[in-house]
Amino acid sequence: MAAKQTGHAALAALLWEPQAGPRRGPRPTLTLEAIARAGVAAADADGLGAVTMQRVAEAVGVTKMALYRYVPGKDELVALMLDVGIGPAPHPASGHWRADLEAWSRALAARFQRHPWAMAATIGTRVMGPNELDWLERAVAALDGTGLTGAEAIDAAAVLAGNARAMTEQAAAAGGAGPEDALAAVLAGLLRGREDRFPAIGAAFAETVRDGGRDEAFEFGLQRLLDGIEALIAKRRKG
Amino acid sequence: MAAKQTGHAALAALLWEPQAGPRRGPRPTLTLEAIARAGVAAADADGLGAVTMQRVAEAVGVTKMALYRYVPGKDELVALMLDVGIGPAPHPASGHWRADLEAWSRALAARFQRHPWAMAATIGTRVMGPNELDWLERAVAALDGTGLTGAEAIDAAAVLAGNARAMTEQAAAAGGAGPEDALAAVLAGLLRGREDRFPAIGAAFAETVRDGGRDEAFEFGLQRLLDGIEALIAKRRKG
DNA sequence: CATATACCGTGTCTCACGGACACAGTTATT
DNA sequence: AATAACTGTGTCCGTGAGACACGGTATATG
Repeated sequence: MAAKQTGHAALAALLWEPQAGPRRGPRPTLTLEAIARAGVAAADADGLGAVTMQRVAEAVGVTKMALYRYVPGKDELVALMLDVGIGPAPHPASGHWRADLEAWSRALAARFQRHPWAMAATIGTRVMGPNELDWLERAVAALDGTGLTGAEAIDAAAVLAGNARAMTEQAAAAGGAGPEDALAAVLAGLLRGREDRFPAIGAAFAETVRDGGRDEAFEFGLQRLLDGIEALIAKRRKG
Repeated sequence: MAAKQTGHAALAALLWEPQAGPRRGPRPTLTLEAIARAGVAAADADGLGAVTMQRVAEAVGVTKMALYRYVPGKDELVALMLDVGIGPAPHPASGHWRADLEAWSRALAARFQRHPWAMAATIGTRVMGPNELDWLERAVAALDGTGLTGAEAIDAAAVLAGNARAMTEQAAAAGGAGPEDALAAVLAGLLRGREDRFPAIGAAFAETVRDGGRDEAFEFGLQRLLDGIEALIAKRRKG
């Protein structure tokens, strides 16, 4: 299942074809969206590992094998879930590229935070769905007229998206009053007694804890990236 | 297996405890490192999905169940593989923070490129291993004396690492003359006939293809981030 | 030196999950 | 009315993770 080479085209058709015309047999009782939504609900509740064909099938009220009439396999189901879960991009268009990209990035981070499993699902070679491509379109459009090349605009969008994904993931692990606090405690305990081996981290950690450590890694990366993009735009405009 | 809440402490002990003292029974025939290396080899060859207890056991010459004498479960094995595969960080220390971080980031990206499965393995709540913490230490140390706070230094390291991870992944998917080219073809085919819906991407893509599209997303993100960090350092120094 | 105690590797079993396949029922086409 | 295509279902199999009890082995204790 993990290595299903055949099917990029099939997956693309699944994600992009709206619906085939009138067919002969009995009319389907389900829709792709209903199936995907059931999967999203299961993943939101209990993680991506809890998304099983059986469970999704029960959620929509059919047998496990009935799902295979709609979806070639589980990988494709997850791809569908991703596009449905991430949803369409907001269309702010304030007019200024920086404000637009900032809002775009925060909105994307919020989506990832709402669907933590999406980070695990966006790994590896993938076919982009309509919504995902919509997000990319908005970011590239925001950079229109700034003097960046097309490749640079796409790179910028990819980097900003990567930041939102990676840093939100880290935030999800650090924040929340769940058993994740135990993780931070484990790390702190690990550091204790090893300050000689990791002096810089030890000092930084001590300082952070003193200041009331929260994780602003996403915001930090966002601002640094925007500053860097701004510098590039300025350089391009000068010549 | 995916949801094993118990064991952060056990995993930490596994990753960090060097070796217990002399024990009573027969001496173990294997070492943790040998097991981890076998796993790394399997993952490098056929992907993370091909890493099965059975296969790793065969590679080291024991039965599947013998591995459980060394490792609590597969998740822990993968965590071990990650730390072994990523290896220790280089210690360049050129003296200038920017050069150091640049080399650091490129080295990390190279490691990820060498072990593509590591990107999938670094997802979710994790306990850092010695090598992983070593990488963090080097990055934070490079920012010593720049005027950044400890929290900012840690954030910077996390963001740079996130960029290396996410962008290298994308590069691995786009490059190479494998069936991934088919993916790009699918995307291009998708875009064709939808330029009205995704005008910005269409224009950017056309321009990129004309210029001979390569993926420099990692380098782009790296330079933008370093520029942004440099701007922050300059601001801090001014007051 | 003898014995108990802990530990090592193995074989067998169970369970969960993804997926193949054949079958019966349903509906649009001819 | 007959046919062809499509839908949902039940049954089956392969694979992989992990539980558990067993026999063998090396160290600590008397």
